[in-house]
Amino acid sequence: MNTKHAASFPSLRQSNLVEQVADVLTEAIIARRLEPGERLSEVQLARDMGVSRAPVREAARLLESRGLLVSRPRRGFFVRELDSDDLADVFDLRLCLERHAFQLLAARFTPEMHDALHRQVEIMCDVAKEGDDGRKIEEDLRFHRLVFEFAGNRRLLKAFDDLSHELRLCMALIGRTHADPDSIVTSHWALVEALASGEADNCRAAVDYHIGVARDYVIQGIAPPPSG
Amino acid sequence: MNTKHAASFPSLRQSNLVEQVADVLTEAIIARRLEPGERLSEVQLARDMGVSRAPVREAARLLESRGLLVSRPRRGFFVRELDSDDLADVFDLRLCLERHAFQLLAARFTPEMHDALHRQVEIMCDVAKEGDDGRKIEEDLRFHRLVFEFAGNRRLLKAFDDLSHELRLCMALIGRTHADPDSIVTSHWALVEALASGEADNCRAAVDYHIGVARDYVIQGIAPPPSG
DNA sequence: GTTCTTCAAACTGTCGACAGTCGGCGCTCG
DNA sequence: CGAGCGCCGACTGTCGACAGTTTGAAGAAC
Repeated sequence: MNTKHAASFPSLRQSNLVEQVADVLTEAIIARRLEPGERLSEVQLARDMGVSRAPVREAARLLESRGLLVSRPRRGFFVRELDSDDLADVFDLRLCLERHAFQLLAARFTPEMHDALHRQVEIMCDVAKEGDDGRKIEEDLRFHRLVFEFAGNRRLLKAFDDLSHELRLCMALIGRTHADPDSIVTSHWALVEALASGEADNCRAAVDYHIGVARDYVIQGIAPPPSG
Repeated sequence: MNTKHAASFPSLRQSNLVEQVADVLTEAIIARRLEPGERLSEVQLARDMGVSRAPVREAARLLESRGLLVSRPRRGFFVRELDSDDLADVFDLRLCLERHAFQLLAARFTPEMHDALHRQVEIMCDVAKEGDDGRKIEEDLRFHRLVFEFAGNRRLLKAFDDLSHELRLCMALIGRTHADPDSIVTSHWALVEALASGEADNCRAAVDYHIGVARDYVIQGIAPPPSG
């Protein structure tokens, strides 16, 4: 992308500039209007967004900690590039975290949690019918985030939140995405059922299958099996 | 090779103020010269360190992402407070990550890795004899970091690095620390032996025991069993 | 004596500016 | 014709300053 993306960034003029800049940058990276490996100029971004360099710098640092940017000293920030090894690593860590979250959650599952996850699956189904890929990814991540919330370990939730930004990048990276409404429902409903069974082994098997499918889907970057 | 001498010249970078400020702040927090919950004034810190507010802000943001500070909008930064629930969460996540790292590593363990871990245990033993608590903690963390390095998943390593800052805080929180040289050696040697066996079950049991002991040690904050 | 109001001090969020540094381009030299 | 050197532009790292906000307390009202 060349440097004339002034039109791409809606003008922003309220407090929380850092967060707004971070959101705009994140969206631009996910939408691939900023190409992987592309160098970001602080002054240019500041000009384009109509703010000074300070909020841009802080937002960039934030995105660096989230793994969306990498910084090289004295050279500035670059859009993170993900190779296939990175994808494998991300999904391997995700598997590690989700196994644990599901194990924790299975031991403290309540009807209220069951209802909440049920509602979320319905939302995902509705969104899938609309066909907005971005929202599909968001609602999918929201389902899994709910699991981590309910699991009860705040530090584990934070680890997932950290990883989720890279996950979002991975999912968006394959361009068009995500399965039909039916497979999304069945895929996630299986997870809820495993939780409801209270059996740790059921949960682990369901999670391994679910994450494995998502990983293969992203890594192959083609086929249209169930969702992630 | 244009990079032939790179290794010969140890980090000559004097410049990076942000990193220096971050190091000073980190050390002060770990050493509890800054009390948990204490508010940090940017201007005051900048004055005390003889720099401007910009590097202080960036360093503070860095430490926030590491979980050593928390920021409240328009109120500034506060030293992170850890309650017993936080400790439990941290060690639960650590258990999750280390289980996975050991499982990965057991499947790719080489004699070179064995030697490296062996050497590290010897270093830890020497340091333990000296009695410097800070260095004991550092070398202990270095052992576990080696395991994550060898495990081969860079994203998993990053997750451990993120967590390690809070771990350091937890360990320093209990003030005096860490067992005698003998128990440190036997405790970590058991981990290496489990890795060498190549049996995933051995590894998991060894890790569960090792991390469990460390967790109980920190949470109780008193007893002098083996190390973490 | 207690509570609400008001006010000043301090602080954060943001900005524009300056200096040192890095990468690229042309020039010189072999 | 290729390689090394030095200059130029652009950019990052850092700084001091300004404005709006929060804090804490002094003072007024009850």
